[in-house]
Amino acid sequence: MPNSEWLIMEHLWDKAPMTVTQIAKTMEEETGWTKSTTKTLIARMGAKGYLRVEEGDRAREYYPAFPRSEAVLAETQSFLGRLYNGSLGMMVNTLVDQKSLSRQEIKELRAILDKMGEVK
Amino acid sequence: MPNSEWLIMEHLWDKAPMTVTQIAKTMEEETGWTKSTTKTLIARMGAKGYLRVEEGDRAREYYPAFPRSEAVLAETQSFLGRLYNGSLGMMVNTLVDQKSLSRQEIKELRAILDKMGEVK
DNA sequence: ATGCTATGGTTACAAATGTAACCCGAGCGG
DNA sequence: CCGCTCGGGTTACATTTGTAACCATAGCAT
Repeated sequence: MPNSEWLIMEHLWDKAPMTVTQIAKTMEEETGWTKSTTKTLIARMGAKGYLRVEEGDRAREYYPAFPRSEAVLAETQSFLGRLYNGSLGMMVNTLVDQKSLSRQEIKELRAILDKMGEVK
Repeated sequence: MPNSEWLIMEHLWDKAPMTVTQIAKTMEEETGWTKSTTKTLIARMGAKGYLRVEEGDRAREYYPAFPRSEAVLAETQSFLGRLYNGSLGMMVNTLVDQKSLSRQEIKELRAILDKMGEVK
């Protein structure tokens, strides 16, 4: 999903339903896009099936057509596939080697895995 | 970096120096691209400064202008920023919640972190 | 009633990306 | 010598993405 569309999805996931005007206003503040730009993107996203629409009284209400978790998973898997041969381990390894993980982050990871372990 | 260019970089990182013909042959097998396509991409990549060129006897020899590790790190950080607010922890958490990590992979991660801990 | 604003629709246009043809010169294989 | 392949350059064209203007309608506010 292109970045511009992702930005809109984020807001929908957060506070759907939203009308065009609401989205446009938000996007204008966040990115400086004009209403036109936002409307174009919404149209494209609709065509791609990213959105569910409901005819509201005053204006249409837009909802994401799928949950964020699903989109995030797909993007993540495609990313891991492309750069790390699909392996999260390889990714973490790389980051560790590059020392681009803070001690803090490493602790965090360990905690996540430990929590995992408990549930088993 | 666009995907098509990334594919070429992967080969250069693996076995540079390579000539156009070598790259083209490899790409043709791997993706079905014609020589033209590969040459176009090489030209673009050259313009973007992705490549270092040496005038060989017979043909130019191409090298990546930066190491894979560097490119991977940049792409990874941009990806993490976009989807996970920059947090690897959040990413792993998500994958765990989605149960899209095998027991095997979790073990692997733990091992990586443990190895880390040793070195400190 | 009348203009302003929100809605929705259509069209535009540049840059990036994917994919490729065409052209020319040089050297290799016969 | 002569065609074929290789290397290198230039041009082309569709699709996707980023960004936006233009147009028409319907209701709200004065």
